[in-house]
Parts: sequence; structure tokens; C-alpha cells
Amino acid sequence: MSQSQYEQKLASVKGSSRPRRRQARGQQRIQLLLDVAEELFAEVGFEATTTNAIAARAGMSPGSLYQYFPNKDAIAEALAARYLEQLHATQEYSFAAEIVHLPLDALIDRVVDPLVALHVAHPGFGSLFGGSSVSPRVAAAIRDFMDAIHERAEAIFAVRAPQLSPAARRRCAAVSLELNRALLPLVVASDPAERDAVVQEIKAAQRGYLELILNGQRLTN
Amino acid sequence: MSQSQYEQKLASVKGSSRPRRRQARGQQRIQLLLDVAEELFAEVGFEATTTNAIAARAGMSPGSLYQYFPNKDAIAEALAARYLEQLHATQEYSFAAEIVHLPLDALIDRVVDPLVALHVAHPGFGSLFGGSSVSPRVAAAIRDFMDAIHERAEAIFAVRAPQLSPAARRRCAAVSLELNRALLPLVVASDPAERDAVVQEIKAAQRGYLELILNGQRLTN
Amino acid sequence: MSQSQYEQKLASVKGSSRPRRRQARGQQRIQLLLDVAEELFAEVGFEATTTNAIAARAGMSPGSLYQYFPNKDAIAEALAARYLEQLHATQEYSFAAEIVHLPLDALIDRVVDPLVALHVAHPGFGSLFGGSSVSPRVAAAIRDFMDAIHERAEAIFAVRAPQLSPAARRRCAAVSLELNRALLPLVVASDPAERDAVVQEIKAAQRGYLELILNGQRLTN
Amino acid sequence: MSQSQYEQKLASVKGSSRPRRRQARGQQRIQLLLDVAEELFAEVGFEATTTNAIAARAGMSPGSLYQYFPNKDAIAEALAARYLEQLHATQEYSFAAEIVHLPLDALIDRVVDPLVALHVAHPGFGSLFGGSSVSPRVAAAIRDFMDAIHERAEAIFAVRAPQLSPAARRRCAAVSLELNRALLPLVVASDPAERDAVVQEIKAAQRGYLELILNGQRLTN
DNA sequence: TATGAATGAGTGTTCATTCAT
DNA sequence: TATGAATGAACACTCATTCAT
Repeated sequence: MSQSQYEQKLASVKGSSRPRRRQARGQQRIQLLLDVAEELFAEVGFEATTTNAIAARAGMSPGSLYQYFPNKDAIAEALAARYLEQLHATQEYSFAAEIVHLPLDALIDRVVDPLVALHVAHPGFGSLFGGSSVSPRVAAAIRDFMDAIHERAEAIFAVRAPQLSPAARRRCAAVSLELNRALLPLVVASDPAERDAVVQEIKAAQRGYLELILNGQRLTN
Repeated sequence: MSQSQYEQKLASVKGSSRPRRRQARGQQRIQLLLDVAEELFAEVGFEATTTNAIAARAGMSPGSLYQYFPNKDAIAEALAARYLEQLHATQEYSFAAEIVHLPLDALIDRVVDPLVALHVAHPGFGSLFGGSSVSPRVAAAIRDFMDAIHERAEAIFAVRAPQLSPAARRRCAAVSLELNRALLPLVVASDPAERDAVVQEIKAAQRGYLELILNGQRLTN
Repeated sequence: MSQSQYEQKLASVKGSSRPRRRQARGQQRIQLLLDVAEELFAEVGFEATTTNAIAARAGMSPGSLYQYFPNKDAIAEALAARYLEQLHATQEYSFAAEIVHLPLDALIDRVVDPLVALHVAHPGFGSLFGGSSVSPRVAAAIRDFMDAIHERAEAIFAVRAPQLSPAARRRCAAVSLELNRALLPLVVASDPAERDAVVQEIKAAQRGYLELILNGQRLTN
Repeated sequence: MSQSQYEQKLASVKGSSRPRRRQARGQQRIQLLLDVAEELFAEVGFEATTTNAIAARAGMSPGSLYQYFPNKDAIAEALAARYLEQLHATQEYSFAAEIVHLPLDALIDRVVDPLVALHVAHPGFGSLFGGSSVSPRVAAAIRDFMDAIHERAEAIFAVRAPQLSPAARRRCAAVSLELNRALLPLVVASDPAERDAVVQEIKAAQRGYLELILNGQRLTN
């Protein structure tokens, strides 16, 4: 390696590594801010959380927060995006093509278990998705995602409960999904020692409802 | 009777009847304020609703509002109390002693139907009970009430699913109640034409879950 | 006068006088705020003047200021409107129809004297009309007014200097008006003892320029 | 020459030439910053111009800007100083000793033409000298300079209008100079096609005023 | 020396609450 | 009691300035 080549490499390393380290630090701070925001949103709600409080608990100045987010709503948006990304990953697994013919218990495990993990890891999750006064953009992002999930759930119903009318299918999917959305906060709120039992109960509720439908005991219009 | 005694009696009569009319007027104004607050909370949420906006829409001055409520939270509290009172009335009926041995479908109708009526009549209901950023006092009032309902539900389980351990009974009651709390907003949000169908779905979910438990197919610890 | 008539009159008096007194008080506070704003704008400029400073010097709270003005720009706008109103009154007099054939000295007196009075009474005048970073709305209001004055000045030139082309007429009017706008701050800044002499000088400048034009010694295209 | 002496000389050469180059680079950057600041001040005004915006448009970091200027005001000061320097150069020419006996038209050309050139070349000029919210130091620098010009103008009046009292001389000089300061922005604002005509008008205003004075038709006290 | 992320005091503005009338 | 003008603490957000790298 000639000297000039070496210098070139050094330069390129310096040139790219400094920004990279900076970017890495920036990413860390963004994640920290989101973690703190998640905490505070969960504690006192979105509206009652002040941007200065987020910055302070994250150990930085208000100005720094605004280096990473253009305004308060953007923080909720980013948080929603982070959740959505994780949710998306779980749903990719939960609703993979091969699940359509799984036994019901296995199907339910596959859907519920990742959601439980997500909720336990992110206690703020439910409060953001509870929809309490989020900005229109956040609400739209959530709605878009839910619609996608909804479609997948309907597709499964189409295969496993073909007797349902399209309208009934839509309703059943909505109720089944809402069952998860609504009952999962119960897991978060429950005593860790009881957590598994609560999860079993949620699955039971889901199974009870689905069996009724899949067994064709339900009205079909 | 001396003159002064007579005057005294007169005074006391006047003194008690005027306040009574005043109190009546006061009660009317309180109810009006609560109605308006309910509307606004439902429209834009608790935090975004200003006390001045409530007073203005109720056709009175901010000062007057504060004659009836010491602060903004107190309005939400009073609204919660009003809901709770109504809820209490429905539950008095839903959980009357004689229901213990009703067929499951009838039992579910008895619990769900009044709740549906309440939710439809008061669209703000769900949002307040959704728990999004209510003051600790409101939260406590709601919790107290829910605990009472919880006990009644547990009592029914004690009779109809005696195989359950106390802990399991508690969990089952919690899930069964949460099922209602969580799914009823779906009714409010649904198209009025579809509303009945959605109510049927909710009852189905409830029945599916309860059958599983009552048939003893559930774990008992 | 029967008793009921009397009561009615009393009632009507009370009903109308209280708001009237309130409105009067409101008007006073608005004028006070404008006076204070004028002072501060003159002292440190529009941008450097804070709304809280205006409120404080006016002896009221920030909130009160916002009861009368929706935002900071609105204060400058109102101030401009107040100036414009006064200016308008002077120009109504200065450019009345009969002046067209006045001797030049009298014509100049008629235009300059009211402007001098206005500038002396309102030291902030020049700074606002100097156009330093006023909001678009204020700027537009000023421009509209100046355009109106411009037209009147042109009309006089059309009669007294008919040899001028329309374009030349426009330019001459612009220069003549600008002469006033630019030189009047000199009066405000000058020692009161010298003020009259400075005013004479301004009139001389105006007369020097106008004589040149009216005597036809100027290019006409 | 010993080695160490030689090294010392080398070092000193390097030591002096590198700083010189550095200083040259620094001067370039300072001029660039001033150019950019002039642009931005003209575009949005001094207050609305952020130091970060100046640095960004100059292609450097905020920190670098502060290597050359201790604060934002200092930029305006330096800009004013640069203007003043250029103004100084024009006035050196305009008020050279030999002009005292020039014909009036030639005298006016000699004063006005360089000023027009300066204003056209530097559109920010007028706005800075308009005095709108400049820092006290800038204002003082401008005032000092204007005082110097003032003296020169007075000296000419002393020769050409000896009948004037000292006070009258001072006033006349003030008005004559203010005439320039006030009317030159009109040139900058005017359509380039009309620019020459506007300049002629300004000269006419100047001549009209001066003729009045020099012909002794003015009061002399 | 150059960088640009970080700072934090300060801005315009809102709104729950008070109080003179 | 009712009023609504007045209050002022607090908020979201900005930007001149600093300093670790």
C-alpha cells in the first residue's frame, strides 16, 4: 500500500467515522427521548407531558429536544412509528401464510404471545394506541396499520369460516382484534406473578369467541 | 305567639323556600354544565376542553361555573359520579339476586343490554371510563365502583363455576367485565344500522368466554 | 311616572350603563396599550418589544393584553390604524378641492403644518411608517393610504404643472411626498427651540423643489 | 549560520507566512460573512436574520462565525463600518477642497452620483442607515460619520452662503444631507428603467433647495 | 481552527382561576 | 349570586451563544 493510498484511506475513515459516531450519538439521544416520552405519556398522558419535562428527564435542554423533533406531536408520531414497526414485525410472524390451517390454540398463541411480549416490554403502548387525543397524523398511521391487520384477519376468517357474509366477517374480525387490544392492558396491569394466568384467560376469551364462529353457530348475515 | 316569634317563623319559611328554589336552579345549572362538558369532552377530549368554553356553551360566565365546581377536575369527577349513578342503577338490575340461576343467554342480555343503552345515550361515557388522563380522584371513584361490580360478578361465578379457585374466579370476573368495558365503545363507534349486529357479536364473545368457564373446561387454580 | 315605569327606566339605565362603562374602560385600556406600545416601538423597535413588556409598562398582565389584541402584530396594526386615521383627517384638510389654486406658500403650509403637528404629538409615528419590519397587513394598510395621497398629489400636479408627462408627474409626486416623509423626523429630533426654524427649512426644501417643477424648468417626459 | 539559527529562521518564516495566509483566509471569510449578512438583512431585516442562517448561507458553522464576530450586533457594526469606509471614500471625493467654487449643478453631481452608485451596489445600505433598531454602537458610528460630513457641508455653506448665521448654516446642512439620505432609497426601490429619471428628480430637489439658500432668499438667523 | 451539537434564557401565547362590581 | 375582565404561571418553541471534539 503506497503512502498516498494509505492517507486516502485514513482520510476516508476520518471523514466517515466522525459523522457516523455523531449520527450514532444522535440516534441514541432520539431513542432516549422516545423512551422518556413513553414513560411520561404513560404516567400523565400526552397532553399533560411537557416537552421541557421530557428534555429534563432525558438529561438535556429543551433546545436539544428540538434538534431531533420539530414539535411535540412529532415525538408521539415517532413513538407510534417505533411501536408500529415492532407491531409490524410481530404481525408479519403472526399472520404468515402458513397459519391459516393451524389448530385454533396454536393460531391464538401465535397472535397473542408476541403482543403480550410487546405490551410487557412497552407499558406506554396501550395508552398511545388507546387513541387518547393523538394528533391526526398519528391517528392516521395507527388506523392504516390496523386496517392492514384487519384485512389479514378477515382473510383468515374467509378460509376458516366461509359461511360468514362479508359484513359478518368484517364484524367478527373487528371484535376479535378489539378483544386483543382491549384485554392486553389487563396483562400489563396485573401482578407479574399472575401474568401468565391472565394471558391464559385472554386466550380463553379469544378461543371462546372464535370457536363459536368457526363452529358455524353464529348468524351468517 | 309573640310578634317576634311570628316574624321568626315567617322568616324561616321564607328563608327555606327561597334557597330551595335557588338550589333547584343551581341543580339545573349544574346538570346543564355537565351536559355541556360531556359534549365537549366527547368532541375534543378532556384536556382540550377549556372551562371558559364549557361556561360559554352553557350560556354563563366562567365565574358562575366556579360557583358550582371548585376546578376543572371536579367537573370530570361530577360527570363520572353521574355516570356511576346511572351505571349503578343498571347494575342493581343486572346483578339482582334472582339472576344467579338464569340461563346464560338471559344473564348476558341482562348485563349487556342496559350497558349498551347507557353507552349509546352518553357517547362521552366510554372516553371517561377509558381512563385516559383522568384525575386520581376520578380514577379512584371509578375503581371503587368497578370493585363493587367485580364482587358481584365473582359471587355469580362462585355459584355457577364452583370449581374455580378464588384467584381464578377473580381473574375470570375481571376478564368478563373488561370484555364489556372494552367492546362497548365498538357499539358507539359502529354505524347505527349495524349496531344490533355488533351487540350480538359482543354477546357472542361474552358467551363464548363464559361457556368455556362454566363448562369447567378451564384450569381451576 | 308610575312605579313600574320608573323601575323599567332604572333597569334600562342599569342594563345599558354597565356595559357602556365597561366598554369605556376597555377602550381606555386599549388606548393605554397602544400608547405604551408606541413608546416601546420607538425606543427599541417592534421586534425587540415584547408583549409582556408592553403589558407590564401598561400596568397589566400579559393575559389582559391578549383580551384586547389577538397577537403582537395586531398591536402594530391597531397603532397603524390609529395613525392612519389621524393622517387621513389631516390629508382631508390638506388636499381639499379648493387648494388647487392656492399660492404655493399657502399650499405648502396647508400640507406640512398638520403633518408637523402629528409627528410632534406622536414620536413613534415616523418609526412605524419607516416600514421597519412591519407585518404584511400593516404594510399593506400604509401602502394603500400612501397610494391614495399619491393620487391626490398627482391631481394637483396635473392642474398646476400640465406640461409634465404622466410618468414625470408620478415621479414628482413621489419625490414631493417622500420629501415630507423623510424630513419630518428631523423636526421630531430637533431641539424644541429650533423646531420652528427646522420646519421653515423643510418648507423651503419643498418650495425649492416645487418651484422648479411648476415653473416648467423641468424635463417633461 | 548554525543549524539552530537556520531552523529558527525557517520557523520564523513559516511562522509569519502561515499566519499571514491564515489572516488572508480570515479576511476572506469575514467579507463573505458580511456579504451574506448584507443580503439577509436586506431580505428579512436585521432582527429576523439569525446568526445560524448567516453562517449556513456562508457555508460555515455557527461556531466559525463566532470566531470572527463576538456577537450578532458586531456583524451589523462591521457592516456599518464597511459601508462607512466606502461612504468615506466617496465623500473624500465629493467634498474635496476644489469643489467649493464649482457651479451648483456640478457640485450636486459630485455629491449625489457616488451616493447613488453606492446605494445601487449595496441595497442593504439604506436599511442599515435608516437607523431601524441598530445597536447603540452602530448608531454612534453612523452619527460620528454623519457629523464629519456635516462639518464639511457647513464649510461649503460658509463660503457660498456667507449671509447665513452659524445656526442657520447648521440647519441648512442638516436638511441638505437629510435630503440625500431620505431620497436615495427611492432610487433603489425604483424600476431600473426609471432610475435615471428618479436621480434627476433628486438632484432637482437638492438644487431647488440650495438655490433658494444660496441666492440669499432665505432667512439668515 | 473549524465544527455543529448542546445550551437555556427568553418569546408569544393560553387558560384555569379569582375578584371587584 | 352572577358577571366577565383580570390575572399570572406555565407552555411550546427559538436562537444567540458556547464548547467538546
